[in-house]
Amino acid sequence: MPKKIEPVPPPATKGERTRAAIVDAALKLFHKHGYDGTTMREIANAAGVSLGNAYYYFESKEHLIQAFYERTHLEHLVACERVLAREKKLEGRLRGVLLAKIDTAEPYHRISGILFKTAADPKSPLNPFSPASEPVRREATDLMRRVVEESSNKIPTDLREKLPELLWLYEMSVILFWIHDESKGRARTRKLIERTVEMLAKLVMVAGLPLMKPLRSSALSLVDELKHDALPPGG
Amino acid sequence: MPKKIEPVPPPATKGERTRAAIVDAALKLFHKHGYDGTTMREIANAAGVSLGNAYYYFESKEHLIQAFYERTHLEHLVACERVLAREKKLEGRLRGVLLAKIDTAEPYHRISGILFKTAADPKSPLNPFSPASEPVRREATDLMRRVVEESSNKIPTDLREKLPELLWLYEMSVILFWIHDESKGRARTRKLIERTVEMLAKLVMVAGLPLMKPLRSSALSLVDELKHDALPPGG
DNA sequence: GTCTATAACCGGATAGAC
DNA sequence: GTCTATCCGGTTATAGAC
Repeated sequence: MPKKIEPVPPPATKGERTRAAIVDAALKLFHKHGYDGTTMREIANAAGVSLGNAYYYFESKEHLIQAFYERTHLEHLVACERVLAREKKLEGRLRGVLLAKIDTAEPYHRISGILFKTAADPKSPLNPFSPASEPVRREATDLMRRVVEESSNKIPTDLREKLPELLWLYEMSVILFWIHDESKGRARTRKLIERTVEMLAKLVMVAGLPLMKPLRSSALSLVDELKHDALPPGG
Repeated sequence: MPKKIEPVPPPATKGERTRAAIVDAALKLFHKHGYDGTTMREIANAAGVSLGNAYYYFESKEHLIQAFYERTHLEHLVACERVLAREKKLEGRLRGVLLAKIDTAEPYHRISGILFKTAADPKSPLNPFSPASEPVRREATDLMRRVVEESSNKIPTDLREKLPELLWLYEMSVILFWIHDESKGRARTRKLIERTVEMLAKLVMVAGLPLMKPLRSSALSLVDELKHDALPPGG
């Protein structure tokens, strides 16, 4: 189950090589001894650089996490291409994207706990709701937009517009669950995905019924309002 | 907006007094300089004990947070009594309980970020899903059980049974939102509560319709299954 | 100006004496 | 139960090499 962690391919300038060496060393050590069980001194050592040098490239130990995050996101995107090419209905697309997420992230399950720990701190730039995370958030919702927009389902347009963001929130919840999931093969998370995706698909269909219109509108307008005054003009 | 933090009343044995002094000092300092801005040495100092002694009473700095958590929970319970005596319908009861939560927690808003930070760590005993948190979780769901069971609404019995746990999850989400809310008077959280409570009430009513039966059942059985194999026999 | 290294500093945590 | 002394590791200051 724990796949190997592959060193990333092409170094370029000297600096880039050093940087990559540090990330590789860090990921390997994190994998072996966990985040707290790995010291910056060990990472520097394994990468063949001095402690101070490691800090030249990475502001802090936590910033090494961001590097790991970028890697998994890329791997996820790649894995999603096949899924999105294959699946045409919302349910299949969503299920595939989520399963791809937990599969590509599997080698990093241990580390991910720490990621979420720091990510949950409102002050941390790694926090997914922070302005600093805008690019990452954008990429993730863009993926969900593809899940929705190219799907063949009939979805009320007002809902269709907001769905990518709502699905991103849903994805975050699934990940949170996954982090706490110690079951064999992440069976519990798989079950959660299977069943909630099914329910969401049903829900989206039901949401189109005339009866549901008021509930749907108030839900969607709430999302709008909250998003609108989330960040004052400049943030 | 930032109310005073009251020292807790009655000391008893010497140990209890020392313990209380440490908690009081910690809460005051956290409030003034934030969690990271406060050192254990300062806390010990302010409490008039040595550093080592502080660690005799509290395993770690994080464990001081649990003390704070217990305090706010008690204050919340007290505030809820009036609400539950007054409100008879689900919507009013739920709204009142949530507003009481963010009002009583207001003086601790700054610290709460850290609470959630550690809470998101699967390894932390402070994590609300951990076995160690069972008592706290129990108390919180019990409160929600009162919200539901003594409410005058008609609710399908299968849903009524699971609702307390679901509402607890909902409460956690609201708190997560609140932690990130820097708006004046926590206006955004208030809006979120107002609108989602309204929607939930509608949803609970709609859930009783024959049309919704399959969706409702699959949702409820999922909750059951996931809860069931959450903890293997001994955990 | 880009990169690297050494030597501190600081604060959370622990050991062990009283 | 309380203290003092110490460890350990993240982080910073700073000096210098390429």
